[in-house]
Amino acid sequence: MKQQLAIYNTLSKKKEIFKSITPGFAGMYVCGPTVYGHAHLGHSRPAITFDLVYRYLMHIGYKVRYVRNITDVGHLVADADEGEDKIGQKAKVEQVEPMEIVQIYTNSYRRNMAQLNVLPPSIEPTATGHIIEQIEMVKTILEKGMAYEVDGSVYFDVEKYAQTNNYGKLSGRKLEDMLSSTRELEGQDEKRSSVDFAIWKKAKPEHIMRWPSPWSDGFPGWHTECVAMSTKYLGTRFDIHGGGMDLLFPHHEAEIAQSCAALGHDSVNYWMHNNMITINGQKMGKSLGNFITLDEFFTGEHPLLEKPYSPMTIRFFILQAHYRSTLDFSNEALQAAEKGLERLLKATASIDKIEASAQSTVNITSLQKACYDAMNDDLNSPIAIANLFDGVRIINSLIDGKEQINSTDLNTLKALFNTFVFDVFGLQAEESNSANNDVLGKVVDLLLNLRMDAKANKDWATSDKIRNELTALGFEIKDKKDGFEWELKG
RNA sequence: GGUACCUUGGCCGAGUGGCUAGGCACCGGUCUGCAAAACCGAUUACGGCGGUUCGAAUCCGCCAGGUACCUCCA
Repeated sequence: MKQQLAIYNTLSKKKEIFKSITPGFAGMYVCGPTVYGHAHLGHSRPAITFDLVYRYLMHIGYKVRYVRNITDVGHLVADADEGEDKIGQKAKVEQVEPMEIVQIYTNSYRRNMAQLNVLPPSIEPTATGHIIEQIEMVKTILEKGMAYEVDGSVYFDVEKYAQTNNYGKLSGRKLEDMLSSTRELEGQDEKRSSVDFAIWKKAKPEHIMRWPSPWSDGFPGWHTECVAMSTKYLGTRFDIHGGGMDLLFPHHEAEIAQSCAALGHDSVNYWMHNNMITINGQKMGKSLGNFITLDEFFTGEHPLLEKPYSPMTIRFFILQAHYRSTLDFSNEALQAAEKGLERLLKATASIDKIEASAQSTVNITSLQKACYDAMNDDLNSPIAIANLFDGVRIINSLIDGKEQINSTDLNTLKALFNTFVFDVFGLQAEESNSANNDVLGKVVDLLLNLRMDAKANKDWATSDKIRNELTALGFEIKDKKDGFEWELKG
């Protein structure tokens, strides 16, 4: 069943059989968030995508070290504000310490991830916690002659690097194209070439987040942190590096350049990139101002949202598309996901009601194989889910007595659903708030028993009144041959 | 302007040469006192034009529309 996993490597632009450096172990680094705002729907895509990778690798037997960083310093703001970083700017606006901003949004991010049932990574390093490592990396790159210092700032010398290395091999760009597309950028006078990037930036006097270094009091460039931290915790060669497609260039290209310059070789074997979530066909992003935060999804408090959507609905919505495809947000699509998820979870929960027969009229083995085949084909979760829905139909037919299953197949079916629904896809049943309240449950049972009596007396008015009122309160009433079932919905 | 990608039925979304994706919605049927749930069945597709092929949603060309990256970004 657990045959070979193939994953699409952005570097080679094709699917490759995954082979870890150390048999039985896998190292994975994923670019985490910059904590200067609440996480939005877009952030959930890589988190869930690589949570899926993490979970599936563990399921097929790997011991995985998963490193996902928190960027809490160093991104230059887009509009020419001359090197003040995003965290620093936000701090001044809100009149608090930069590290307070970092703490608030880091906490918020972790809370949202827990709600989405995204497993915490093995190590969650922060950029500010690894300034020394980054300074060491800058020193090494300078020693190798691939960087130069100008007035306290250090820049990576892309043109020199490109003489002996392929700068652009990940993103498919050509250096001459980049050089010819002249873009006048502010504050770039120090750079020898427009394609160079800062690996250490001298801080302006008003800049709060700053650290001493051999070159100036300043802060590290963004591209440096991921190289310093990934190689520190995963080694100078590791298996998987993930992130959003929007990070392909320049971020990941620059990572490769720095690691090749500092170490003399690539450090990543498999580059994986998730695609974007779009809203009205356009990328959902902080800089575009068209994003909806995860908290807003969970509460429904946003003009574009018709209703609240649970974390599991969001998770399932994302898993229903392949990670390398764009996924378009809409209320209709989310509500479809919500209902589909409910059907899947209900069927999963009802497997225990199935009783084994002597014979099987259903083919569970082929179902199981289809699920693994899909996942082994570059984590094709939508196909795997489609197969699970075939399983849902089988489960419901078994419960209706329209199909039969032997005990071996039944055990396989149970294991398959438990494995895929809960372990691999990380879905979980919504907590049905007060449904576990014993007293309430007994009252509902009492009412429904009264309704049974009314039905026996053909008192349809009373019977329907009880059902309709309970339905209006959010209960779902299911009539069975000899009784009833009910549940309280979200 | 440069580079890459995308365009599938009412909506979302798989699928890389022949074989039903799947979900949601809708319609018909079974079940039900009537419903709901569940099951069964039906319907609606591959942006346009041309080419390759016995055969193309799938390969090639052109056109139209859209998106992403090139600047912070998941």
